[in-house]
Amino acid sequence: MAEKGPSRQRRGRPRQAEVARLAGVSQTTVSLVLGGNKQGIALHEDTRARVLAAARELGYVPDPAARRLAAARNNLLGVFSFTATFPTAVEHSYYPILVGVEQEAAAQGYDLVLFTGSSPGGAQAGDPGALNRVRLADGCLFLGRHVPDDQLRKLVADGYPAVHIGRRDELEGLAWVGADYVAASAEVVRRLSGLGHRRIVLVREDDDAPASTDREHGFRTALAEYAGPRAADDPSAVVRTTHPADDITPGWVRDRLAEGVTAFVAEETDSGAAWRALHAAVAAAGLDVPDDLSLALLGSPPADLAAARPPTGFDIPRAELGAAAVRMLTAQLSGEEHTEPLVACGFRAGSTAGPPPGRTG
Amino acid sequence: MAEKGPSRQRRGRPRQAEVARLAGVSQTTVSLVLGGNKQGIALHEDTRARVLAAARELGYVPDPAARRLAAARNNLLGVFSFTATFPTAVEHSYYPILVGVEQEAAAQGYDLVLFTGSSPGGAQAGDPGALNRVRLADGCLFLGRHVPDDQLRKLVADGYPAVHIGRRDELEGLAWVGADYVAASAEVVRRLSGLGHRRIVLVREDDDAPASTDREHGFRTALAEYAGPRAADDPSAVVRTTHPADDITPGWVRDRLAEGVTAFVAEETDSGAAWRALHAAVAAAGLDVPDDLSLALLGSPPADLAAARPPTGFDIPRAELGAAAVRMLTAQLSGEEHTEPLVACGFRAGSTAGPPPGRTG
DNA sequence: GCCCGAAGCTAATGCGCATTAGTCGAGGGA
DNA sequence: TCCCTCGACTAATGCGCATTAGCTTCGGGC
Repeated sequence: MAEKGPSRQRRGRPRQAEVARLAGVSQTTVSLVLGGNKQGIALHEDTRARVLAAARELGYVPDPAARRLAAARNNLLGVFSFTATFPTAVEHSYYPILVGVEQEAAAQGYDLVLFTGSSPGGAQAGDPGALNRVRLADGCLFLGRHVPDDQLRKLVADGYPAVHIGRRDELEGLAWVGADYVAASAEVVRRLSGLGHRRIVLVREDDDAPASTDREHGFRTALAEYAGPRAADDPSAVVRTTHPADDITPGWVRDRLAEGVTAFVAEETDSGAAWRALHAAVAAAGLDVPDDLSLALLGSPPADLAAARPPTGFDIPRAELGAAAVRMLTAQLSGEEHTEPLVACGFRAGSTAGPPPGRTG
Repeated sequence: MAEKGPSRQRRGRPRQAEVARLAGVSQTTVSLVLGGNKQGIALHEDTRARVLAAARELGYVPDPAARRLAAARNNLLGVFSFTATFPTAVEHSYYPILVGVEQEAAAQGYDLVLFTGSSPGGAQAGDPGALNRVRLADGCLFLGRHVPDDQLRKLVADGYPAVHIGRRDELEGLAWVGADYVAASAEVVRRLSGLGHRRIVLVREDDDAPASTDREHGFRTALAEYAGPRAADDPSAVVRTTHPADDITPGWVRDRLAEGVTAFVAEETDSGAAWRALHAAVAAAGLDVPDDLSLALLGSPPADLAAARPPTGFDIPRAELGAAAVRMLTAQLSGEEHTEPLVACGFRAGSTAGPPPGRTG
């Protein structure tokens, strides 16, 4: 049998024991010197110097595996996104979040482990143990709305440090960070109202994700402020559209204008369907924005429309969201519990909103 | 003294010992069962099943640090980029490469650890030991030209499996994979030449990175094929520009045209500066592409110009590059050494090149 | 002269796992 | 009956490091 088995790496990398031998001290002393002697044990300066010299001479570098084993934590944070592969496109909305995650993790001295639905171990989407692999890390961030509840619940129940990116109230005990869509959406409506708009319609997708309901909530809240509680309950103030949004036609837009609507607000979704449809319908109807009507987008435009005129609306601080998630996770790791879960979105003036045309009563 | 053992246990993360207790066997047996029992020790099928069940119930996942310490491998591949892997500036993104890495790693049963080198304000920016963290993984991929040589050299000297993405000849013994810029650039020139162009200028950055010199090499090689070796040495065939490329002005372009140049080739760089400048100068000069002159890009256009007409040139198969890097790394891990380091780039016809205008010879 | 405490070390232990030597009982052959 | 093998496990050990509980000296204080 080859005595060293699979380790082809081992070739002469010195251990503390060898440094110790060269310096004429014990391994403990080497560890003490190189580890900064945080426990304040008395060490003679000469000894320190000898150890340092020996370490340098041998080119000693600590083995991170051993270090982490002894420290009982491996300084790894997991990032789990339940998409088939890791979000491929740079334009994908997860990407900017990862930017923030990476920066904050680096700043805190953690490395990242990436998990996806397609991670190894045969852990495909259906596998009831797919989420367990994240336990390899000290804690994990979860992205996306389709993370399986039961598995996540078990992790949380076991006391595994986890943070979900995106509001996730229904899962008891799961920490999360999310953008403050309620406040941001309300703010957009207030601005429109400030410009003189009195009838505003929200175009949202037919999906009851928190991101959608929060926006509607904020929308209706602000509506109530200037038009009273009745307006907030008005069913016609909100339109649910399907994907693709075939129902948003030029005719539909014109009908709404005829009813006195002067502004449309769309929610941002992964596909950008609502905004895209609204945009197309308005253009096809030959209407001018913002002269004939105002538009606002509750979020950022899809990448392919980014070059067009910037929509009035708000920006989701995705990088900041990622950073906040990391902070919350590391707070959990060090015992502290609660950090602020909501991240504010900045209002974006844009140029798709203006005063309503004339007095159309 | 605060009990630390139990407090850690409570924080999730079951050990083999706990699985053993639940299954009513020894830790050794658990290790045997979960490790695939490569030593062929007799194990009763019932025992095996009980252990597996217990492990699943507890959500056991092996600790990579311990695994690596004991067995010298843990099925983790590192990815180290000395700039952020997810950069804020999207135009110079390693992301597509990472996608290929991710997929191939998953296919081979490895998890990925992202070692973030320096980050703005990062804890360990400039730390001379920053690279040692990668030793936690079985092997590591390196991205970017700014990986500190000395540290990398030490890793390689220790026999640590490493693969650099991007040509890296000067560091003896370091394996690498890279795009075949030489062949791809030559091909582009051949196409232009086939269209009738006889005088072509390469606009490159003033940076002697392999990616730049390879392109120039390919460019000159192809030049020699149709215009003889003298042309290949012609200093005026290649222009080095600075960043920003202030020297590429409309006037400069017109002067070149007056000299008989009919096509310009730009190299792709992180910033896309050369291409951007060329584009802008041609537009400002009121020249039409490809009627008045042809343009080609040795690579892909920056993201913000992606929506414009596709440039004639070649595509760097970034995902494939990542996959190839993983293959080379795992080959190293299993003892085989050499895999093909060069990945071919596909020619992209685009629409910025056409026949030269008239006979201006 | 004896005890005490500080200075300056080192032996021993354990982190979680893989691996190597056993151990133990149930047959089987002689 | 005794020994030996074989099947099915377990005790013990070590990976490289950090940490903790000891050891020695040596110099005062009384």
